[in-house]
Amino acid sequence: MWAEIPKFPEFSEISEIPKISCDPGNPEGAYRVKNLTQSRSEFAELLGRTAQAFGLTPSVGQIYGLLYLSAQPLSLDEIAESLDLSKASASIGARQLEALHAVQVSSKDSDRRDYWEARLEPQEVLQKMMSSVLMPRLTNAHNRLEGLLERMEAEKNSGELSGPEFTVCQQRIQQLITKTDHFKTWLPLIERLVK
Amino acid sequence: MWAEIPKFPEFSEISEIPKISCDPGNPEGAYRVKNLTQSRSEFAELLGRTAQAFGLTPSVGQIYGLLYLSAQPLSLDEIAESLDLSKASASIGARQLEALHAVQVSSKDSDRRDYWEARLEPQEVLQKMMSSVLMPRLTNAHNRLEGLLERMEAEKNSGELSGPEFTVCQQRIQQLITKTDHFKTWLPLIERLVK
DNA sequence: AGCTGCGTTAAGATTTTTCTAAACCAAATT
DNA sequence: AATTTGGTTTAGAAAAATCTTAACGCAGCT
Repeated sequence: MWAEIPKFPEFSEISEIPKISCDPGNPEGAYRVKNLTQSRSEFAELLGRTAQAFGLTPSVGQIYGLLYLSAQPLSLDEIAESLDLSKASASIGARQLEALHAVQVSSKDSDRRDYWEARLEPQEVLQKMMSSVLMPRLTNAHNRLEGLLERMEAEKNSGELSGPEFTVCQQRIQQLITKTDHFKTWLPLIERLVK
Repeated sequence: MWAEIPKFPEFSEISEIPKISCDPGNPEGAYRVKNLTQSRSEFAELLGRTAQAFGLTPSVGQIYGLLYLSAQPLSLDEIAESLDLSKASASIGARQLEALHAVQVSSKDSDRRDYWEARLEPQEVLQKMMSSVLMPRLTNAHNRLEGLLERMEAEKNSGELSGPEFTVCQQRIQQLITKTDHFKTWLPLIERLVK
């Protein structure tokens, strides 16, 4: 009414992938990494933000970014050093990426260290995330909605929920269940398209 | 090597939509809402978690959930009261939902209050999010990657980056740009499928 | 003009997430 | 057997996100 265009910080900058803050003595976060050229560290930072958009932690994205632009596989210590992360974070992040099929570990005979290397098909990572994250969640949502319907019926019978209100709720939840199922049907096709 | 199946809490429970914690005196978060039947508050809670998965705040999802199962439009105070939120959060959340075309405001002549009502086509919300969030981000990513390529060339020329390494980086970033563009092409189609 | 009630804004508190330091375990080496 | 080294786990620190309190501005009413 009185503000023509209400300001919502999240939406005004929505095309910006969310920022990773950095220590105050070093305002340009991108440059805090050691050992890397500026553009490489920028890339890692970009992937860090992108990872957040997918519900992963920034460090996971940074690690993938580092490996993606690395000509050779890197050890945990090299990863931690390059990105200025603790070894613990590097380890956890790398293992998560492995679970997503985004990276590969290998070991040299001469060396006890693990060496990490990016898989170069990010589409497959996306696909993996869809099938291993999105799909189970949809199933879970479906089940919870079904359960909800039952409990609502009970509430109607006990009088907590009036008849007309129950009808509204029932219809709408049913609609949601239907849509969820549709989406589950389309998902595999979308996976292929993305690829 | 030594741990057959490494445990990653995030992945073992990945089908569970992330929890919203609640105050310790009241371990079952779902029941902390006032004024609502159990199943309705559960639904709001479910949508709260879902919102988080989309990068929105829980309160935004809860508000949408509340309105979605409400037979009449609700005022800000009713929203805040029902979900046990501050009026400020209710206001901000409702406006965000409006920006996403997920809800509608209206006002009665007799009453200065705004009344909020869910739009019942959640697919359109999804579509709106894709076009207003995903698409700009893809464009943004494309631009940053292009810029990166240029700066890398500079780094090669200044000797910071060796020839072979530059080649690897260039190829891989180029591949990423191509994929990004592909995805931008497919996105409108996917939007339709989802609908 | 002064009140009142509604929605918004801004600063700061709270909660949640993410990361780190340090202890720990297993294998390889001495 | 003791030591070293690489990776993992865990408890708690640090950072980021979300929410709340309180102040504000505007409109309609008395």
